[in-house]
Amino acid sequence: MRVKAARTKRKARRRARLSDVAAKAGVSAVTVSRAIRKPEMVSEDVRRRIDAAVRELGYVPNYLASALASARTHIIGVVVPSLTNGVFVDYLRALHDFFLPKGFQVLVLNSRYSLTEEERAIATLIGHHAEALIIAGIDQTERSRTLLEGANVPIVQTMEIGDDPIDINIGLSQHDAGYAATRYLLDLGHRKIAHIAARIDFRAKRRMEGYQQAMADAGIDCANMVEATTQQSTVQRGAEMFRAVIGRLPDIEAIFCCNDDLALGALFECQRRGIRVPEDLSIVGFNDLEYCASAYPPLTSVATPRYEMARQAAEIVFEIIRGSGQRPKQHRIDLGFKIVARGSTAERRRGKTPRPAAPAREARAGAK
Amino acid sequence: MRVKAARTKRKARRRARLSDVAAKAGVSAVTVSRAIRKPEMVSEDVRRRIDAAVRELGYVPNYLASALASARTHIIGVVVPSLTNGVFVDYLRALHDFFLPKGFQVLVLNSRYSLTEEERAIATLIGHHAEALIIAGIDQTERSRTLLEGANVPIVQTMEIGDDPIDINIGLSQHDAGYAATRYLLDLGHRKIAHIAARIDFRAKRRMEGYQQAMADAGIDCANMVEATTQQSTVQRGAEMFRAVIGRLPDIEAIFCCNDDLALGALFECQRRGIRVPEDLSIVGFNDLEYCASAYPPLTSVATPRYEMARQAAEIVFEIIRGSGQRPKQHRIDLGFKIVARGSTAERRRGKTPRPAAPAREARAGAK
DNA sequence: TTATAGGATGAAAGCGCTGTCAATGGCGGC
DNA sequence: GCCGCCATTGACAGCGCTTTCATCCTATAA
Repeated sequence: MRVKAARTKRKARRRARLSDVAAKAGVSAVTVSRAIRKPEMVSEDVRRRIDAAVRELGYVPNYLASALASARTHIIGVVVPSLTNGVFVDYLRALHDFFLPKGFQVLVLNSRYSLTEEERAIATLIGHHAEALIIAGIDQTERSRTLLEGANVPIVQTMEIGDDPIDINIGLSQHDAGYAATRYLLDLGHRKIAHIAARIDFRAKRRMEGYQQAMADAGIDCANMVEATTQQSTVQRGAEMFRAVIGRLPDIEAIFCCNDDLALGALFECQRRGIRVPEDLSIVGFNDLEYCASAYPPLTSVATPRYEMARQAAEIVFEIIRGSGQRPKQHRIDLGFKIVARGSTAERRRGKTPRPAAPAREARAGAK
Repeated sequence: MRVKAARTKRKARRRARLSDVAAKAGVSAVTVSRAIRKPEMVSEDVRRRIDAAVRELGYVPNYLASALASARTHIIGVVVPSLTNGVFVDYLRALHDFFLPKGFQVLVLNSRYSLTEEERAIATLIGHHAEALIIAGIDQTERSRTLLEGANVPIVQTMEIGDDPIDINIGLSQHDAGYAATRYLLDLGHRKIAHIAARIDFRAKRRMEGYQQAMADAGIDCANMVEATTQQSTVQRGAEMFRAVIGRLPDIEAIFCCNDDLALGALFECQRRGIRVPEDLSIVGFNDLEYCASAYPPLTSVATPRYEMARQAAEIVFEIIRGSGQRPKQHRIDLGFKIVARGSTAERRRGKTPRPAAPAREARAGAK
């Protein structure tokens, strides 16, 4: 009996709303609304009474009603293919750093590398009336594009630059980055350069194409030097794939990994097998995640401007939303990349003695 | 001129709404609403016409209006302190895996290990009328607790179990896990066991207290064996902190790291300095992230049931929301933890020859 | 044929808030 | 002493959808 009564009571306890606060403070609902949003428009005395009532009732504004009435959601919609991937950590951090202090919520949806889920995520965000959409990648389905074009809010495609942006596009050429990483190994004198790639998405694929192009340009047939899988990319998988490669091609001199996790797995596997890095084998990762610099030996990788990319996207979007600026003239921004040479790569041993790693070098792709 | 016209047009193009679709399909708005939500209630013919109109107009339902009118948001609010931390990857995956197929959106907010930001996140989620809140940790501010209690939706606190849950609590004893990890090293014969901890939050602190307790119980004074910082936890920091420890205490025999990233950093630093793991030093991490098994040597760690924890939280919450079940009798579920012994730990060397690693062992804390 | 059930559709009333405009009252200036 | 201005406050409509209840129509039974 008591339980039932308690539950009934619980159920009955309706959430306080604006009019409840107004009644308690002895003012009208509009005044409460103003006191909350623009306190300076309300007299000292009334404000105090309203504050007290709010606290007493535990009032939390109904965001839905507010957004519906004002046609402002203060939501920035973000779609990323993964939360696991260290890449998006910096990316999301930049967005949060920028938007939260400005009173915007960043609504992040994970498409898990699936175009269907991406479509769903986009529809969800549009349904929530996000004031801008920031999306990783340039490869959306037709339906996604249609939705985005009809959304009537600024859209930014990031991570990669393409020829046919929906609205604004800011990123880098994944193909060129893959090419440059491979070229870097070729320049060190290596010829037998393997490539491993997991979670083959569009970007990874284009990095791989860059690799293939570089190899072809160097006159090397790399057909059987590539190991790829659509499975999730993990350190463990890096080790596995490296085992597969080394089993097939015991004499490879270098390996370009599609991302740092794979590179780390490959490095561990080398340690396990007594393969010396970089003396016996050079390893290059991709993204330059935090741990690359700390590994032993430190991993050479391709640094991508993840934070900066998201920050610029945020800035552009914010200007448009604020309505102050016109849409930027430049709808396509190439932020380039940088090869960070570290101890995991070295020149090909020609004599007996290992050579030190090559000095740091940069490759920066300019905007078109 | 053309530009201006285009912009005006763009601005003027209002988003299609229910009544637009209705007009185009020659039915009433209610019918369209039904056709979208419960297609079986609408005749074949009408449904087809509506579908066509929806597609033609690129109609996306206004989620805000829908949620306001129906008092159902289909949002599950989630607060985690970090997206960087590998721990929450599995945790969030479990929540997505469970809720997305059921038509719920998982709204994740990051409190960045700040109680103030957590408060804000909670208020935001309540304002969005999330139908349930799942929060990492049991250490909320007074205001947060008040807000949560007033929200009138199921609340789950996770990751750690405490004595005074707000509603439902599902996790493990961080203190006991820290104790067990240390005890494990003690049982291997080690006495000089250091502890490093970064990003000292409540849970890390309680793991540390477990360590201190275990050391005290073993009659060892560990006052100067602890290295802690509130800075972010990274692999790099693990290396740094390990340097600090080894500089101060060159003769330590083992180290218990507050998480796997630090352990990995410590491992790399050992490799760099030629300290053999586990012959010269045993290393224990915490969480058993994916890469632990692949490292060289593989890292001993404390496995925490992150996925399972979130899954159970989701299940309980879902039952309550659906209204089918009563609230569960058991509001406090202890899922325990497991020590996963791997190659990075070994018995203390008593003679000259290193001994192999200890066999795997488990410690499972039962629910109270 | 008429009564009746049930499926399909529509009309009206909000959900809780904000934008807009009107009303009120106190104050200084002429 | 009267006017007009500004600072406060309130009334009302409506954001786009769903819920509820009423209506209409067809098919079936009596």
